[in-house]
Amino acid sequence: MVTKAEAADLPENADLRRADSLAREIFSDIANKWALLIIEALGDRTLRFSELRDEVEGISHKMLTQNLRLLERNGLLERTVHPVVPPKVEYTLTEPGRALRVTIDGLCEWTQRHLHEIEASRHRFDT
Amino acid sequence: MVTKAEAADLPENADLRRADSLAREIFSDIANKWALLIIEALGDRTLRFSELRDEVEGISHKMLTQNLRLLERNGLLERTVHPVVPPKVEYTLTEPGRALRVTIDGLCEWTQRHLHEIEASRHRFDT
DNA sequence: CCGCATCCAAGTAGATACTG
DNA sequence: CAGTATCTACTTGGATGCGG
Repeated sequence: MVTKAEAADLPENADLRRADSLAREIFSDIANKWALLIIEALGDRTLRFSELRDEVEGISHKMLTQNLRLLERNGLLERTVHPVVPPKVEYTLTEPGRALRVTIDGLCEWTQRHLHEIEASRHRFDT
Repeated sequence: MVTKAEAADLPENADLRRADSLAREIFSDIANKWALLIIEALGDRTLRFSELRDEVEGISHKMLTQNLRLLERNGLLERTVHPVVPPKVEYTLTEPGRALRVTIDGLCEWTQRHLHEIEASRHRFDT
């Protein structure tokens, strides 16, 4: 991830810049509350749409669909449609998805560890 | 981080639910593109406002200010105002901020590692 | 140089209703 | 049950200008 603009705009840098913009795009896709919570909720399990909606507290039908599509498009999860009535669609993390999950676990752990510290800081700031 | 609603709504769970909603709030603050990019850009360094704006490519004046305040409020970075003219304001990560940075590094690494795989998956999906 | 306020355009998310 | 579409309210973010 390149955060600083490169000085020269030589043709040789074209692929570098392309990779960077792609990285940015991916980053934007996954660095969002719902996507992360869905990945966490899924974990190692295989869940149906409605199960996922129950697991991810507060997510709307629409947001769930939208983010599931996004994650599927990026190859983080697999969508399996069972041709039965009523319809049954299951979601499970792919290998890249599970790898990502490990780093998200770290994020959650960090949050838990610093919960009180952050709360205190907020209180200080707000006065 | 609790992703599933607890069944019973007993008074004993009140503090648990409070901690959970706090975690959610913190999660929302941090799981956003600009906040993460700012933390990454800052790294171990101490940067001025204008330096940060140059480092985080594409961020607007407003977004930078907004996210810096947010991060400061949560105690992830420290803001130092030097009383000179013209004003000089420096930002540096605090201990919690540096700890968070480590996990974000993991996220960036993951992105780099799966760049091509994701690109391929996107292409498959879009057809 | 840094920050705040304002305005406005664009994107986002909820509610609802309808289909296979 | 899962997904799509539409409508609307709200939030977001960029641009700009002013002030310390």
